[in-house]
Amino acid sequence: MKRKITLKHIARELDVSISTVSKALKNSEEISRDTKERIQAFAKLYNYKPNNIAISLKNKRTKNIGVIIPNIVHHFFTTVVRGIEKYANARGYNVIVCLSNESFDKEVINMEMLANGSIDGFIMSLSNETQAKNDFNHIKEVTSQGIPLVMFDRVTNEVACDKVIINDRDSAYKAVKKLIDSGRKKIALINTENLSVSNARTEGYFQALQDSGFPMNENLVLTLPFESIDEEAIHGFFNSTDVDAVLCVNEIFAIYSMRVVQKKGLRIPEDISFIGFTDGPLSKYANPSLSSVAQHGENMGEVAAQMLIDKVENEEEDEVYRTEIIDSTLIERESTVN
Amino acid sequence: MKRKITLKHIARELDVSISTVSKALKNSEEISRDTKERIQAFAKLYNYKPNNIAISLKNKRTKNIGVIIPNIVHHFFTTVVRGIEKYANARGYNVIVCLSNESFDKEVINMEMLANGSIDGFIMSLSNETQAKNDFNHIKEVTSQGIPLVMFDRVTNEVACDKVIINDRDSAYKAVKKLIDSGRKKIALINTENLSVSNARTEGYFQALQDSGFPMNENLVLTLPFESIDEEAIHGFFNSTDVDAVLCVNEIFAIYSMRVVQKKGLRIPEDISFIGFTDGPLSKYANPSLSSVAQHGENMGEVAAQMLIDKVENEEEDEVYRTEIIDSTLIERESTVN
DNA sequence: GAATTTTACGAAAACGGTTTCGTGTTGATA
DNA sequence: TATCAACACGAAACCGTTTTCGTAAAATTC
Repeated sequence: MKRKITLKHIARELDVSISTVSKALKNSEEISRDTKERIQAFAKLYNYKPNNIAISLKNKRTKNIGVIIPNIVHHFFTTVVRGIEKYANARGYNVIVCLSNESFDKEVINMEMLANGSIDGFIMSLSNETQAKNDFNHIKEVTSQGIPLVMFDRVTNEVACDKVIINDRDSAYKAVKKLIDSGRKKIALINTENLSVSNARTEGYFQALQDSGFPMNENLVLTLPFESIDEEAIHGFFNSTDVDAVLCVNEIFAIYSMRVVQKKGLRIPEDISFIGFTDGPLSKYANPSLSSVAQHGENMGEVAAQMLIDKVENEEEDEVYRTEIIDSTLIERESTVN
Repeated sequence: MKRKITLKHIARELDVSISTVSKALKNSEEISRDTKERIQAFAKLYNYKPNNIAISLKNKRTKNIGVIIPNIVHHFFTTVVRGIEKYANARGYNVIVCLSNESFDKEVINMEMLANGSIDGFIMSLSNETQAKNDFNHIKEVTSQGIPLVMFDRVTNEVACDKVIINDRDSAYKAVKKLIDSGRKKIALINTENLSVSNARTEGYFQALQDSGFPMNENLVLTLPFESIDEEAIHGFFNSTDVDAVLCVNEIFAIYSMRVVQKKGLRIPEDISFIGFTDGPLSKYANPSLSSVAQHGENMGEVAAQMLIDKVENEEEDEVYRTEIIDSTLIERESTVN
């Protein structure tokens, strides 16, 4: 087993000082041609690579960015991670991924763990529990230490930092408008509790109805527990409510609802049409395929990474925070058009 | 902005030496009760947390593990990452995720980047390109430096290290047997090139046919390019080949094929039945739902993480490498039974 | 040939911890 | 009262780099 070689080894071997080796490998003008060549040849031969940890300690820069997401088995979040990774790597950064698993406690633990020198900055999306609890002290703690932070998708106004979101309110508004324009009259919403994005989408839904002179009917809204499927509730809803279009705040609710109404004998989209959020594989491969609001997660990740790294590498800490809004796109498929 | 406090700050403030502070915070017997209490109280007040980087440098242990996967927008790989993360976190490790994006070069770059001190060990699954190229020098380089490595799912015999896999050959064998037992006569296979797992599944497929006295018909096998859908090829295949069951080496091929045959007017499973690999959301929510070989990725991740951390923390480097085989399960759904 | 500049390198501090070893002070023992 | 162990703490080395500064020797200038 060949152990990693260090500057010290090279110095001893070639009978020069450590500083000379360091400078020679950086091609410093201070060192003579001869010596540089000797040292560089030796280093190459033994495949010398500087130790990242030592460099991090010296520079107080790790070239790592911490990413904390609620769930990794989730299409949207993975697309964001991919975007982050892509951009970060191109700028020489590694990505440390931590999962909160929608848990407040784990979010706290992960942040504290990483905040002690492991990373240069954070990119995160809030856990469901954190949003429900409305407690952001762990995050404020981090920002108050001067560690740059970018929040995406699930964000909060309580924390002053850069943010990247889609305009959920507007996206829902446009989706509902689309349904109205295509002649739908009884448009339902299936949403979920305690999630900033779901709330914004709900607002957009109501606003669109109101602007088109539709009555605001609370009975047309089904609120389900967080990302789990309450089959009874869905069956009950469609049995008791007369509906000709449905907007769902995620894919799963939409896919499942489509199956329920299909089993009732309704035709999609003739009798009832569906639009979901998060344009993932389910939407694309569903039968019928599901029209969906694409959130362009990869783009979101790239933008977030860029904002973060720019902050990290920018010495002067201007206390101006930006919120970038990523355009969403309504992808129309068989569930709304034939 | 409150900067991070260090031992030096505490020492200066309390007029003791750095060593005393260090020992006091570790509750060393060497330090008097009084002094310990003073120091601990002060440290708590200012929320002192040791700097991970400094500790890593001193201990030559980072408590990070590097995970390299070909793609993160991929259900199976995310379940594995979740398992790794879960186990690693419980043992105090962070997970650094790097994506090869199925590219040999990026795999090399990522490994070299992490190998210079950033991590204590690797968990990886080979990129498609690496498997096609059959070049594993970057991996051998890492292991020869004594960095522990665990490979999962897409592995190779060329590298001596711990491995975690499912028995792909056997899983395919059992799936085909199941189809035969249910009376299917013309069983097709849709597979892909240059992928260790696909090859193993193909072997299992042929073995099962052979063991049941079925003819080996190459025309029943459709080989598609790597994880992209060649629509023409699929249409052509089902138009020219008479088939009553299909085994696919992934979900996407199966879902797409189901739509093709449905459009031809065939009923699933009455006229033709399907079994896929990788039991992801598509299988569950497809219409009809798809029977699939579950690979239990999360479990795989946990096992891989355990093997790795055990190696990392075990000083004496025994050159014995194990290969753990994770059981797969055939999940039966509407595409095979009614 | 003396003074000055350039060249080429080394010593040492610094990053933030841990740990070994040495030592002054105290109290107990003979 | 001299001896010794226990106690409580500090100095310093070390992990692997980078970087500033100092300085002999060589080269240049006048």
